[in-house]
Amino acid sequence: MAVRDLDTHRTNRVDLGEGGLWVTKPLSPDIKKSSIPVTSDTNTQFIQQLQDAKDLNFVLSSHSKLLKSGFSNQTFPTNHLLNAYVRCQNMRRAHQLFDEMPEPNIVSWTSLMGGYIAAGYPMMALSLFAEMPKDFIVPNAFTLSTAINACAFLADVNAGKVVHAYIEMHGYQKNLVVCTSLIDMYGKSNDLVAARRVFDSMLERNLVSWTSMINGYAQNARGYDALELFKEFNRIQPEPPNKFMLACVVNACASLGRLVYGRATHAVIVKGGHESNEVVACGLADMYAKCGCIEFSLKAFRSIRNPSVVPYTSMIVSAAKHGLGEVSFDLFEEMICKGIRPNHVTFLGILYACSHCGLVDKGLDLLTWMQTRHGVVLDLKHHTCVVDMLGRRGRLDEAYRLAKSIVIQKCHEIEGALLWGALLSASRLHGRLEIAAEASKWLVEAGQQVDSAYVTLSNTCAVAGNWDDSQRIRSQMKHVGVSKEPGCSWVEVKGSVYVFYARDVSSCPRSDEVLSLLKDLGERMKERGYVGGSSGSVFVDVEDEAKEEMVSLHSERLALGFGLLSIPRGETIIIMKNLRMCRDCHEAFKLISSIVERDFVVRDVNRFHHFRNGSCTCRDYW
DNA sequence: ATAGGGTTAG
Repeated sequence: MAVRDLDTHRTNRVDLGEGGLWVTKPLSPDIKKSSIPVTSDTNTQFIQQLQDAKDLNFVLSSHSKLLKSGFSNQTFPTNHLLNAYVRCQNMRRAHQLFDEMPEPNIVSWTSLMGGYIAAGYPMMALSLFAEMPKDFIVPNAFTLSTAINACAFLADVNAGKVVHAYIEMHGYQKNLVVCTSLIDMYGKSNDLVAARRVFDSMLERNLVSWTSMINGYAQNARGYDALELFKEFNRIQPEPPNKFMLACVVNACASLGRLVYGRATHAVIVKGGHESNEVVACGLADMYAKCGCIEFSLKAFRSIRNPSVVPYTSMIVSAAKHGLGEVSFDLFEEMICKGIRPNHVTFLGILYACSHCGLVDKGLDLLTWMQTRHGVVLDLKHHTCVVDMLGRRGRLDEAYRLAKSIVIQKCHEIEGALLWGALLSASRLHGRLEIAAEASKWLVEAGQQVDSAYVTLSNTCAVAGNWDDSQRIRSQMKHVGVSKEPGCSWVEVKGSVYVFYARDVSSCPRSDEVLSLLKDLGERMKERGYVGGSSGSVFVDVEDEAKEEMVSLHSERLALGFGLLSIPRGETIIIMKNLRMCRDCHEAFKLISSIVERDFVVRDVNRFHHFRNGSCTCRDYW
């Protein structure tokens, strides 16, 4: 599955504004006549002024000056004007100017490509690149790294390989920047072998190339490789890491859920004086939250002077994950008061908060409000959140109706699988077999999450007491050759990671204690008013269960994102995913830590790279 | 004159 979010790059945007890109309109009427004539003496001055111009009005008046000066057919000054339009992100005018140039050169082409990427239209950059040979324009290193950058935004490894081949053929494979773009592109296309091959082939490297490679690992859920490379960087390179690199390293720690590494990185950040950087601090807040330390997370967030929409959104989600819905809503209100405009991710975050705090109606109100007041166009991901929100609370019919009403295109099946997957888990949670069957059918047909679709359907049958079907589905899995990775959970105690498998009896020597604690926690939850759901645990006692996903049928806990508690007989263990840190879990942690320290062997944690948003938990008092 | 790296959901 693609780790990266492509939507943020607006790859599918076709609306180019102002009547469309290809509709050329005469620009002259908009350009004010200037009384100051431009002579060849003032040409240099003209260029100097344009070099850092970001104001469109200034650029427009410069344009009219250029027209009057009679130099408008010259490539050099016109390229400066073109760049100024690009800097203003006015691609319509930039492209118009480009079209009017008698002799655009490689710089004109490259600038225009770069502008399109910055404006969110990487496809346009690639079409320009493809058109260049027709005009007998030969790409240079600047053009090639720009083209690779467009492929990176699209995560289009095939296009990237074509450009890569050109690079090799024309001897640009020694160029530092070109290589760095290649590493970035392969990393974002999830081809780490190719990325590493480029990295290893480089004769010289700088901070940017190291960062690109480290980030390649971090973005592909290979946190340990990222940290390993960071260590190597520190060993080999004399210069200290900068904020870019450290932001990537913190991200790697977050994805591993390994507090010890996160804290060590935090120390490096403080030492280097990068703590005040917003992106770094936001990464730290995210890391602490994912490592289970919401207090530190909030502290890191509060250290940001004027948080932008990204840290606010991040913190809203983190608080919600820890069950602090009120904090999420307070943060949301706070950002609105400060005049910070929520974006589409913020709305996902706030829906996520409603979903995980059981506030369905509030979530639905917000949904209407965001459409009417903020003009947000709902996309697949928002709908997935809503399906999840309704489903968790048992409003399965509404969730189902919504899911059915959404048309999922072939190219969005990965995202679509999240929607149907959410519906499937909700069906299992509430024992809605017929919906579970349809959802898993969708997933199997789309070829998405097939293994868990089977297992979840089988478990739904078990919840409904339909043991025969449950078994039948398992046999079917064997028959069609589908198997699932063993479900596991892990916890970090004093810097070591302990891994627990579902139904791995040998790994829980004190299961009686654990089970009685779980039962006790369940009781206390009920006392707090969490109703519904069977509080008993149900298992499918088949041989392969050890390889199955964790089954947890403490449904209310699941429903509230409270943390999975898992399976007895095989007598398990504790899952601390999304646990509410602030309440009873303290006690659970203590027990677990005493058990693991005395009786457990550290497992091979490297196997668990692929758990991207590790929810392993740890506190300092351990 | 034009090129490369970082944070947020599921």
